[in-house]
Amino acid sequence: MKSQSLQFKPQTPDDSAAGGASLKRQNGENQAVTMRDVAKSSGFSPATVSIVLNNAPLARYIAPATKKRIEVAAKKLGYRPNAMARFLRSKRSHSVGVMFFDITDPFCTPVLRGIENALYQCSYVPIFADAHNQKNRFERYLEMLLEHHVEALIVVANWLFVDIQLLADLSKRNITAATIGWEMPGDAVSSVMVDNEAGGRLALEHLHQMGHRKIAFIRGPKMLIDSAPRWKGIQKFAHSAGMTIDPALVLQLPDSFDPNSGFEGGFRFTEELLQRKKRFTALVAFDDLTALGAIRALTKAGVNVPENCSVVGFDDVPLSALSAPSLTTVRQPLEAMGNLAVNIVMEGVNARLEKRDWNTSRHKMNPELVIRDSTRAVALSGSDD
Amino acid sequence: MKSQSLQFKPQTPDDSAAGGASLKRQNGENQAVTMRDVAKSSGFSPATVSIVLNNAPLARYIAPATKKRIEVAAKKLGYRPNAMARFLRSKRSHSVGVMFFDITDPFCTPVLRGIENALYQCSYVPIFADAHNQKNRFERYLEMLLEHHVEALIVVANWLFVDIQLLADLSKRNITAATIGWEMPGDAVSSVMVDNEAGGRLALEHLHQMGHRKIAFIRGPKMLIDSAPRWKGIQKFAHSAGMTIDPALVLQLPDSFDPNSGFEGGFRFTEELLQRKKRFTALVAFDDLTALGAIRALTKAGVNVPENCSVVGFDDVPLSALSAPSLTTVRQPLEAMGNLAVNIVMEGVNARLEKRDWNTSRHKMNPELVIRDSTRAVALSGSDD
DNA sequence: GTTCGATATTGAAACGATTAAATACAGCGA
DNA sequence: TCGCTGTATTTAATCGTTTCAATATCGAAC
Repeated sequence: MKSQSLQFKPQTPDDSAAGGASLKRQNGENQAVTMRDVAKSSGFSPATVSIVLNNAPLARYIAPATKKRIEVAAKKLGYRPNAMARFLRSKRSHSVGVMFFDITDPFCTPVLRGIENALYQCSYVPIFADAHNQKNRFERYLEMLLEHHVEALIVVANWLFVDIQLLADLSKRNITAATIGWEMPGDAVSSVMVDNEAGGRLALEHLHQMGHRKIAFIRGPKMLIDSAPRWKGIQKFAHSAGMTIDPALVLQLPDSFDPNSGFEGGFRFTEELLQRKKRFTALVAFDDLTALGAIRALTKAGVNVPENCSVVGFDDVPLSALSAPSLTTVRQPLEAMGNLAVNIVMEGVNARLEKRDWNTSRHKMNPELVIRDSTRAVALSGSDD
Repeated sequence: MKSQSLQFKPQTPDDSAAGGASLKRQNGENQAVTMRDVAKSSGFSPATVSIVLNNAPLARYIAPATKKRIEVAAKKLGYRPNAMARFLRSKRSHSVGVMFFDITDPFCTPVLRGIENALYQCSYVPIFADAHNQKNRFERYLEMLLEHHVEALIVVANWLFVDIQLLADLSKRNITAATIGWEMPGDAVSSVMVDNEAGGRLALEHLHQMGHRKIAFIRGPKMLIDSAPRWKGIQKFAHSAGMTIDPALVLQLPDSFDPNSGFEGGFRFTEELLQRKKRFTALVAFDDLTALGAIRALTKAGVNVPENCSVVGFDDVPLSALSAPSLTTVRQPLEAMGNLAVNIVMEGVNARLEKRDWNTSRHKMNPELVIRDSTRAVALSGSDD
């Protein structure tokens, strides 16, 4: 009974001239429907189907009726082009490699969102890679991405150690690439960064406006590209405002590969600062995690934030809005940065496609001060030694 | 001069019988090196190269010397197999679709890490998709993933609305799939969940042991699959411990698509609870974000956490450890869940490959209580009315 | 001196699309 | 009638692999 109902299918309107292939399709019941099927079903050749469905240049000459019939057939069969086969011929994989240096860094999530969203608009898929801060993992992933023939590569790296190999490999295969939060030496790779110097200035300017003069600083690790310009912005503003920075109130985080070590570092270094018995009414942390660690240490020592000490972070990672107290911070437009990186590499991809010339570019986006609850005007109550 | 040095390349040890193809390669300088190149260079046929490099069954018969020569040649030329061409023949794309319902939910990052890590072990790449909680986006991505012929699909969904279409599409194309944080009706899709009921029990048990008896609850939205079992676990424990739950101290979050609305909801509903003037010494929140919102509201109202009120969350998202006070919570082994999901679908992929039978499965992982600073034994100071 | 079973290697046909070049047929002016 | 241009469609090569089936060599066994 059952086998009978399998043999005599109720409806086979199109596969009338069914050969072995068609039989197989009946058995398998899960075979993908191919362009050949659409061709057969619509009564045209695969070439015509391809031309119509891709709206290729030659589609100008295809009769409207033909187009309609093919489109209808494709829809009815549920035809989906095979991206691999298409790639093999056309060299377009419709995928982009997206490499993070450590996705557990809260900095990354909004960037990922921005990248994903922009790629989605172009019908590109992101191939996700996370280097876990390990060089060999980075290289292995690079290998895998090249095998998958991504059309472009976006590297999100706040920690560094990308070596020249990356550059060489990419230009050899001429894959357009962009970095976010990090710049390569030379001009082979585009980059998107925040204007760190402006950001440093914003942070200090804010505290200065609030009347703070005795300010502690926890600087970023030397190996982070962001550290130096942020500090420079701070120094420049201090100079222009006639402030002096007390070296006894300045500490610098050690180099480390763990992005979440910022919290731990902020905590420990703030305790260290407190032990020095030098008064300060505000603290500028290298980034938000450091700031949160600092707040933890201050609170533990009985110094309330913001009543007794203001704290400013940097980045505006998502949790900064949720912390208690919520964090005043210098915002990086992370999602927009992801977006921009996609636009950049897409421009490159299209340029190569149309054999246009195209130059890499470096972008510095404007940071923005976000004032929340961790900063307050300095207390007027005299006790300022 | 320059063109001369291009014409007479210093070293061409292998491409001796160079035809037009080889010339093109010299010009292009960026042409991918193909298997044919390796074959030519090593002096064997492409077939042999393929067999050796993939360690295919027939490799048993290949002479060790041959293997070595081919491997050396491949390495020297920097040969990388073309994943697309390979797929076209072998039907193996070495990629897995990873669909999130909203990557900005902090719940997702550790899951993503777990998935990525497990896939990396198998040399599979994840194709990342984020539905932004939108059904049509989900469907469009599904389409794209199918075009790219992912071998499996992992869906991370704490919010629901996956319809039957997913199931149909997948089984039609027989792609093995697994969900994390959500179960499909029927048995077409495997799932990995935390044991929510056990988790609810853990939370209440902890507070009970600390002496709390007047406890407020903020339940999860009805449409979340997690809500009901967590509440059931709470009720069961209350019953077994002889506690009574005061309905006036129970609120339920409204349905919403924004995962970060939990914070807002926790804040508002805690204010609502405080206005009711019913004393409570502890609060169980649906999840960590809700708990953080609750803490914010309590603190704002002058109720210190944990001195005057303990708060327990659920999930143990990364920021729970960093919040002030750090959050006592019921931990979901998120990374392990991602890992497990990969193992499940890989098992399915291999089963189909070897034409073995294979059944979908449902997993409930054990939650774990993480005690931090937001809970404390109930104050003994008499004022417990 | 065939036949056989291993061992070692290769030829050639897929896989499912794209696309340059070819074909077929109008209509039309010379 | 011929050639030309434009429209409409198809043929066939190609992309870079994988893999089935075929070939070749060589002792060993009958």
